[in-house]
Amino acid sequence: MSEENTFYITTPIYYPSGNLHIGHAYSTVAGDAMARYKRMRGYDVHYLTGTDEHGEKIQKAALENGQEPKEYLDDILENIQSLWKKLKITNDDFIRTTEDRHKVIVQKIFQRLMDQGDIYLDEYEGWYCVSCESFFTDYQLDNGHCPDCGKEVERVKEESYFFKMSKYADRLQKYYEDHPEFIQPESRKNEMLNNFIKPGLEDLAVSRTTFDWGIKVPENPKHVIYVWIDALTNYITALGYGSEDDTLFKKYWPADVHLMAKEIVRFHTIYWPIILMALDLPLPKKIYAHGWILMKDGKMSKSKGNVVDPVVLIDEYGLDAVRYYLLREVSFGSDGVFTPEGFVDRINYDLANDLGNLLNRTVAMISKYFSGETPALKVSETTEDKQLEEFIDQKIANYTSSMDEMKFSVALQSVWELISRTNKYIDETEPWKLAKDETKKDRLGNVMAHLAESLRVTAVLLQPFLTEAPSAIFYQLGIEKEDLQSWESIYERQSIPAGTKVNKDKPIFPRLERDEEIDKVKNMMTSTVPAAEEAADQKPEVVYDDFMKLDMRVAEIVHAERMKNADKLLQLQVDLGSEKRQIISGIAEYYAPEDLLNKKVICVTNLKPVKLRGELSEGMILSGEGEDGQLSLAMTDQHLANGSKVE
RNA sequence: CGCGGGGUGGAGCAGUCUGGCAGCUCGUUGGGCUCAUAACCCAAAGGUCGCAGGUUCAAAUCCUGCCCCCGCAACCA
Repeated sequence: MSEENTFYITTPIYYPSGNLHIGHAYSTVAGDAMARYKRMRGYDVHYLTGTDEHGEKIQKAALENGQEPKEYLDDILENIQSLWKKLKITNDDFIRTTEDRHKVIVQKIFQRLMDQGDIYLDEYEGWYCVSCESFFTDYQLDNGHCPDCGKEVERVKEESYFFKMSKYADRLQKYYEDHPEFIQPESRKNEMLNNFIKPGLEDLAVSRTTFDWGIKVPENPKHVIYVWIDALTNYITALGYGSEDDTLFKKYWPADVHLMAKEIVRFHTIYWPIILMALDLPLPKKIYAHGWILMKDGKMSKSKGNVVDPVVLIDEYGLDAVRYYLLREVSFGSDGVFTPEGFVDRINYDLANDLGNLLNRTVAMISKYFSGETPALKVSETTEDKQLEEFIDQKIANYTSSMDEMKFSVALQSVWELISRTNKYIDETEPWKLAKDETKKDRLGNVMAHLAESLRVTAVLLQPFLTEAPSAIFYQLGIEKEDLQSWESIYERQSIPAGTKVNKDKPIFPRLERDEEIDKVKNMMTSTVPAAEEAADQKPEVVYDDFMKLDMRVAEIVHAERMKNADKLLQLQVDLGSEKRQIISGIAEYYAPEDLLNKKVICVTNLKPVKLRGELSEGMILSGEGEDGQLSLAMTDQHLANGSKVE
């Protein structure tokens, strides 16, 4: 059982079948902010991240690169590690599922679950289509035929190990009820209950024989342990669970938070707790699912040219800007949209105008009026002082409760309320007027002291989020002693010694030229589809004979209607001159049936017919995709007769 | 009746769990200030909180029904 003041937080282990994007950075930065916050509060923190390195996709990706999986992984791992370094992630450990410390224990766990009867060997029985190399359930079949190609399917058995999920379903549901905080945000809990647990959990296939890049089942090495038991267990193997030295495990388990994006909550709130129950281990205290960083026109996708690479962003605008934006702009738990405008505006308004400028003007005044020596602070000399002091205390309290609930954007909002209140304090006290009256020198000094103090508290509160600005603020304020940068110190108002020398320096966040920078970010987003990627999208050269195998003809659409239960499909009858045919086409989102009547389109007529949603499609209509993702049919002039050959 | 998320001043969002003056950032308009990065501060305009019922002394918030948008799933020959 974990000790009182420990805090164990994890990110998912990422799947390195390609480079990571801003979504991964988001999870990991959020975890980092929490880890830093808890450390600041005096917790003994263990922050874990890592990579999930087995599976068919990795094997294939390596093969395509002409590499061994391990070789391939080492290359990608370097990128990932350097991204975390770049983001100044303070993880205490990094686990790779290909490490011995993990593999050995996973096998042990698997064996134990088998020994105690939770895992059993059985045959997965299903319908198999040889030409599609796919399995189907009864439900998926189309009148006893393959739903993809329409051919006969065979009854095939494949050996697999299964985990008895159903055995633990009741206990799991009870656990949810007894621990209402277990799944955050709560809407996810209902989703899990309604969709998976209440309808009944099916036993989970936990091994595969179709690929071999993975951890072998100890007794039966033709089976590879599938992702569930391999990946999820990283949270305990990284702590040395089941190994000779399990002191970390004893110290930190159960985890305080497993942090992740919303698409993998299911595995963490159903499979993982059940595995733990079977191992007779305590469950993590909280599963926190955050939302996605989306792009203006939906999900990130390279073809849309809306991918934003965190590295490029950091190189251009600095780490603090990126970390701040990620955790401030989006309400943690909901999806958020990345926009170049939002990004640039956040930097300007919050970081440059409010915070950076406050520091700059404060240091400038202390330099000008007191030769750079911060005067002593007298508590509550005037109403303004008292209000500011109280405001600081209040914002510290708001910040604390928000952070404890991982409401990062709300916590940051509290900090900015303090910054804003401090800017207002300058207006209220009008130091430039005090400076003109020598008899008010003392009063002016106290105002300066309050400004410095407010900034000092701000810097402390920002430490979990920003990696450079807090130390820059301390430096400019001349605060060197660590105990003036600590959490405890922010409750004390007279901590900056009189005469502390400020260091006037450049603005910590220079203001950006809005339009110019917005364009720059936009360009970054489109230019991240490099030529190599474009080329990868090109198909290999074909010879003339291959091309001539296609029979393409002009077809007139003589009838069109929407298909039932299919959002994207239109059912078309086309006239090919000599015959009429039915074609099913996925263009319902772009064309209304009535718009297509009597249009002449180009149709591939010798494509093998298939059934789509139960209807036969005998051909394919050519279309192209525009930059906006809109589909356009290739149409011809009316003077080509139906059935004319197209070459 | 496949699953889920959402609809709150011009834009983007918080607030909904636990009912109590409708809030934040940006934009707009007007004013103030000169310590500061053309920054900062104040004020004003602007909302029937998607629609319709219901519960309540009181509803953005709870209940019922409906409309619309967006993901996922199914599906793009």
